[in-house]
Amino acid sequence: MTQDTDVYDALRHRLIANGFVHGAKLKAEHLRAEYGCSASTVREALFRLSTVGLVTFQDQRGFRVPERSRTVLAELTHMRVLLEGEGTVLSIRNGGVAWEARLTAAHHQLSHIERRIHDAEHTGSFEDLWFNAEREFHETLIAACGSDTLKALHAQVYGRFRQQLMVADRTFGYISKNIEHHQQILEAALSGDEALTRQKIHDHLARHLTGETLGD
Amino acid sequence: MTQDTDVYDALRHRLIANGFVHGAKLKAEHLRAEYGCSASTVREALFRLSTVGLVTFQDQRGFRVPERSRTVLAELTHMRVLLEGEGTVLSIRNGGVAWEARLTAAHHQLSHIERRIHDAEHTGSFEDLWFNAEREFHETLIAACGSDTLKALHAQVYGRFRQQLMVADRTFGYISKNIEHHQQILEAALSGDEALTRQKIHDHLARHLTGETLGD
DNA sequence: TTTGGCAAAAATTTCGTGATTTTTTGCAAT
DNA sequence: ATTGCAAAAAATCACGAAATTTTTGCCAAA
Repeated sequence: MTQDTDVYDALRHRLIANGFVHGAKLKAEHLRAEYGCSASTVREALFRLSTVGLVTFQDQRGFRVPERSRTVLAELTHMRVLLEGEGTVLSIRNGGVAWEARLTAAHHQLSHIERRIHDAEHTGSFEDLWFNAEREFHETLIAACGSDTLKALHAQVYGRFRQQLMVADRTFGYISKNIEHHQQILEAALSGDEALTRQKIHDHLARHLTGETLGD
Repeated sequence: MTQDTDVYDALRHRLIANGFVHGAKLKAEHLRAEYGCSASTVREALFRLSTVGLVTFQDQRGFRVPERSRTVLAELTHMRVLLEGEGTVLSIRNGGVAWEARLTAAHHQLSHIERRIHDAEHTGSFEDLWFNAEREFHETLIAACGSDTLKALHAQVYGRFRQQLMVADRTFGYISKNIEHHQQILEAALSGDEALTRQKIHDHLARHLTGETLGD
């Protein structure tokens, strides 16, 4: 693996995990130290990240972490509903028992973590765990859709969605709702009811379609 | 505008317009002459193009023009149907008369060119004209959807779709069908029938969903 | 106090280079 | 003729330096 790809992945992960202040300037010269490489290498990685919307680029003005915007979040949510709905329906048709098993496993893992967060006082230590489990569950939904293109597109949208999401969303309040939602999506998918599954995915994400949750 | 962005756009346009042999190696050192810049600049542009799927990248092995694949074409078509369908329906709801006028204009221009191609013997000289008019029409369909995210995603998919498309597709045989299809999409959209519009967009692209047209 | 211009400082962009890796070429042995 | 291997050629990669552009700081004029 080249140095460049390493930096790309590291930066991508950090951007998605909200490891930067929104709107902050991303100076290659400054980041080089953190990733142990030259400024050019960082610059190249940032350039690539800009093509998928994870950083903004302005000519002669360098790179920035995108600002939060309820509009953008709503648009990304809309795309998630569309892509995840379509992908899941295809998975239902093509996935077979193997997919159902995998989905059940992913849900089991996720709900376990979500329950622990729900009960715990300090949610901080579970963040990374929950982050990965939630991503895994939603990726598994579309895993058997049979289209790498759809999966890649979804990954792109999902990454930006996460980046736009506010921190409060992962901490408390919504967790009980989330547990219920994920449960219903799982049940709908296993029942094979395509319309219901689409509906449940929509319901799960619906509150982001309005932008009312922007406050941290 | 920076040099780098120029090269990016120039390469992007050429890739989408099938200006390279599929599978050909893209050597930065060789391309630098054509675009009057250094190899590093070309490399940077190629790297960015690889993140949107317009060129493939292999570690330590450089860049290539993606091979044609009926599978990929079918997947991209599927995404076009999904995104264009959704975007057009939103345009119908939000676009108003201004959008209808714009769409009518785009269609008028496109059908004019398509009729000329249909009658002409040498289609070559119209290729660029048709290329732009067709893109304009399909972009206009979703222009009033109100979501920049959807439009950007569609542009990405549309570009790769074009790249995957075979040359024969633009020359003859399908032109008469195309004229009819575009007409029906226009009429459905103007009538405000959302389901019918989705159907007509699907029908227009349906033959690419199977991959049977792969032969040049 | 505000405005405008100018110069210094900082940041960004481009390019060539050397080290590393892959690919091709040439040749001998089977 | 074919295979294997080593040497040569070519390409890729990360880097830092030079050139260009933007931003900042300062001072004079209104």
